[in-house]
Amino acid sequence: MRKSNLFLPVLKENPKEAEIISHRLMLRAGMIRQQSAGIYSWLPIGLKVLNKINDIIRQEQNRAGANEILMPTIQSADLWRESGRYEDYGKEMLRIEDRHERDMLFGPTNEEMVTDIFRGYVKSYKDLPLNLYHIQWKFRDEVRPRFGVMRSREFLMKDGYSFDVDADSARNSYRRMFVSYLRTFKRLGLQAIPMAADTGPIGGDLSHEFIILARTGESEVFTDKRILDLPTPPSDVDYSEDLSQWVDQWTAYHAVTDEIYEEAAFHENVEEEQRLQERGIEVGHIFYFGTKYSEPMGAKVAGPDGKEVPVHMGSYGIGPSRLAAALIEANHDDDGMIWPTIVAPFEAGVICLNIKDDDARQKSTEIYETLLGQNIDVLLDDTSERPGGKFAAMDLIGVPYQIIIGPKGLAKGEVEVKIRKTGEKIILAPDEVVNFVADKIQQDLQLI
RNA sequence: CGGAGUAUGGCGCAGUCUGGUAGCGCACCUGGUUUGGGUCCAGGGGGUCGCAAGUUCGAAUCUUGCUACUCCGACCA
Repeated sequence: MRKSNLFLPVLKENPKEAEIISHRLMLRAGMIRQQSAGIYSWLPIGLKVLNKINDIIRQEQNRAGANEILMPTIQSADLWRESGRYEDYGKEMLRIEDRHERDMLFGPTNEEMVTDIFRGYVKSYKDLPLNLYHIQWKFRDEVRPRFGVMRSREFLMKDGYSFDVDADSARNSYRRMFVSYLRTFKRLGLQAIPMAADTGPIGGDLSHEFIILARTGESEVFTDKRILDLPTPPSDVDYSEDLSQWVDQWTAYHAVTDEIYEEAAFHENVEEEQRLQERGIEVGHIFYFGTKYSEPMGAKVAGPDGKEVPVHMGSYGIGPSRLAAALIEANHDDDGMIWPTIVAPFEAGVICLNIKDDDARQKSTEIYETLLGQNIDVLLDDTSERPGGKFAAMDLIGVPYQIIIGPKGLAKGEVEVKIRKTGEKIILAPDEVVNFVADKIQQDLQLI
C-alpha cells in the first residue's frame, strides 16, 4: 500500500473524550471513528488489524475442529421466548419491531439461534461432537459504554457453540476450546490467564474467563505468579486426544477475578511470595452449560441405545474488537502502538525521506516492490510530507519494521532499518535490507 | 439508573461572568522556501456558536425546555 493512496486520517492532538491509552491511540491513528455512544466505524488500518485478529482466531478454531458459519445479527424474539431469555435478558437487549409488528432483536449472543440450526439437522449421536462458530457483530445496550471499543455497545464477537451427547464428552469439547484459546492468545502475543468465573446470565456450572494483565484493566485479578511460566500447547497438539493434562496444568494454580475473590482462599492456596494481584482485561470467556438450551428448545439426538437425549452444550466467546484495544493496552509507548507483527496494520514500512530526490524515490520504490513480491504487507510512505511527520506516523500506527531511505544515507551506500519494538536502528546496504526485514518478519510469523 | 460535567470550523481551545455583528493553534488551499525526527514566510477558504422557545433595539453570551456526548458509581464480552 502506498501512503499517498491510503485513507489514514491521523490526528496530532488527543481527542478529549478518550481517557485510556488504547482509545486515544486508535482515534489518533485513524483506526476507528465514534458514530454514537459505544458504536464505532472501523477505518482502513483499524479494520486491517481487526481482520488479522480474526484470521488467527479462525485458524485456531478450525485447527480445534470447529466449523465456521455466519448467523444474522437480527433475530426473532420467538426463539428467545423458547428459552425463556426474551423476558430474562432485560434492557441490555436491543428490541426492534419490524413493519409487520413482529418482535425482533439485535443479537447479544446466539445460543438460541445456533440451537435452532442444530435441532433442524442433527438427529444422531454419531454426528457428535459438533462445534459451530461465527464471527459476527453483537449489540448489548450497556448502560455505560466507555473506553472506546474496549466496552462498546456494538462489538465483534467470535462465539462458538459445542454439542455433545453427554456431559463427559461435553467436557472434552470444553477442553478443546480451552486449549484453542490458550493458543489463540499466545499467537497474538498476549499472556492470557484462564480464571475460574461466574457463569452469569449464560448459565451453567463450568466456566473460565481468559484475562490479560494490564494496568488499565477493569477487573482486579488474584493469581499465582507461577501461572505465567506455564507452557502453551504447541501447534501440533492433537485435538482428538485427551487434553486434560493441559487444562489441569493451567487450572492447578489459583486464579480468580474480583467477582469471586475471597481473601481466605487466596491466602490458603497461594504462598505469599507467589501472590500476584493485578488489573486485567477479559478477552475471552468459555462456558459449559449442559442442557440449559437444548432441553427447552428440543435439541435432541438419538443415543446408541436409540433413546433421544438433549445435547450437552457449551459456548465460547472471544471479542476481537476488544482484543484490538487490549493489544494496544499491552503494547505501546509514548510514540504510539507497538503491534506484534502478526496483527500489525503493516508488517513493514518504507519511508522515503525526500520524494523529490530521484535516487531516494527510485530506491524506496524498488525495495517496496521487492517486499510486496515476497508477500510482505508493506506501506510505502511516498508522500511529500516532512521527515518528522513520516517518522511520527509510522511509530504511531506501530509498524514493526521501518526502512528509512534518504539521499544522505544513499550517498554513503546506507539505509536504516528501525525496529519499532526495541528502538534498534540498524544500518545496512540497500541490497541487504529486503532479506534482513523479510527474515525478521518470517521469524515473527512462525507458527508457535 | 444515581452523581458531576461538556456542547463555538475537521481536531484542540478562548470568548459567556459584565449582551453590541465570532477568534487562536493545528489541519486544509495557493505561492515561495525547506527536506534525516511534526520547516519558515506570505496570502486564503471554511462556523445554523447542539436544538427549540423566550427576554431584548440587539443573544455564542441572559431565562426555560429538550437533545447528544463525556467522566465517577452500579452493571457488563
